[in-house]
Amino acid sequence: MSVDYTILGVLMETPAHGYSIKKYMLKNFSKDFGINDGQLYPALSKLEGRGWIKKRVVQQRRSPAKHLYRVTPEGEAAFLSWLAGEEEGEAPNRFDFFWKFEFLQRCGFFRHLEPETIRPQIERKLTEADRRVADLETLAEKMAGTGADPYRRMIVDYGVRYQRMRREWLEDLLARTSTGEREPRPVAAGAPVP
Amino acid sequence: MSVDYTILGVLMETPAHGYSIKKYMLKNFSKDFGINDGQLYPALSKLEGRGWIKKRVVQQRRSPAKHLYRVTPEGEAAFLSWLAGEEEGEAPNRFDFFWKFEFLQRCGFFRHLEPETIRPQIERKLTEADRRVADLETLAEKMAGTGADPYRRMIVDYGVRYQRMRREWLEDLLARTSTGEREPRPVAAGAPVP
DNA sequence: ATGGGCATGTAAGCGGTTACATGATTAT
DNA sequence: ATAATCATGTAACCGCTTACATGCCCAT
Repeated sequence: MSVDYTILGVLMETPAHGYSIKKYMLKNFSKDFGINDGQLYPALSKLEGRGWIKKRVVQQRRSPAKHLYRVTPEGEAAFLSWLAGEEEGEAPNRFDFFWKFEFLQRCGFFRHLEPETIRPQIERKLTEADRRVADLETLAEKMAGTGADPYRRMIVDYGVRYQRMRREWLEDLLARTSTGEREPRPVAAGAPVP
Repeated sequence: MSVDYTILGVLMETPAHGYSIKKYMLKNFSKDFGINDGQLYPALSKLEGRGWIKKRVVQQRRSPAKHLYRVTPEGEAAFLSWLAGEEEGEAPNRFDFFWKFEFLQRCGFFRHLEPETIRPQIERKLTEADRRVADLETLAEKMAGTGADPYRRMIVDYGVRYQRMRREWLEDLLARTSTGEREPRPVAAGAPVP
């Protein structure tokens, strides 16, 4: 759903074809924000089927023909309605962090493990978080330099805060695990649940 | 995948049947951490098919028969291997926040909108974040009182930090939007992308 | 009588990823 | 020679959600 609208949003700025939308995402939202081929082309067909975009095939001498899409008035209306948040359904009840960060699910059973087994795992995640913070900070600086759209800079800022938050949490978890009690792990094989 | 292992983890503590696993999740990880019926029962079949758990049907007088599962030695080995992070593949390149928080995708096109249209949206999200912070803080207090597993308390702590981080980001975004420039929105309908 | 709890499952669909399939041009 | 860029798409699969389907027991 939101991928569809993101594509529409790109097309709102200028007519484009699949491949150029992909490049646009990489350039304007940075690497790793790319769209999948397996999602991009079907999404374009779907949007066309709804009458939100229209195609024009442009033959080229030295490369395959490209399918240039532009947004129709209905498409523009749909896009603006989405953008204004009018499509928003009720927020789902399920928390959106637990099932989306596998490490948390593992963490729920860490009492089965010795601190020596847990610590290297946390350290690996910490390294990863560090790398992501650094990547996003670099990007944020670059965007500040080129005078990029402030809202898009805020997206990257969100990413920086997100990764920093994770980093700090992992450090706390590590601290607690290192200094943690060293009791024999109580893996209960109790009676069946009634 | 991780839902499967979470189920395995619950069964590691005590043999159980589908319905009781569901209740266990609600009680021990709190409401909204529940598992879907449409996911739970197929997952149990799958785990059984792999030989990681074994079923025993228990007839009852006053309620439907329940299928009591317990973990096999192979299942235990698989669980511990997952828990120790040995199954972990390479982290995906795509950032895990942008495509998972629809509001960010909309934010990327906010320059199409007037501040008056943006602000109420942000305020709605703020209210939601407030509610979630409050919910999770309540849960954290309750868990502190009942002496719950410290690792599980850390999961809730992660949630609190996550929602607080969002809250702060939304406040910054709101501040920037309120004091933002009020130029006529530049919605370019430029030349086609080459 | 109505609704909630106990207990099992299936079917359809959605959003997303990975891999496959093709093929010319251009830069190293 | 080889790899990268340009350019289009399809097929299979995975994880997850929603809705459907059944039926007995118990409390209000």
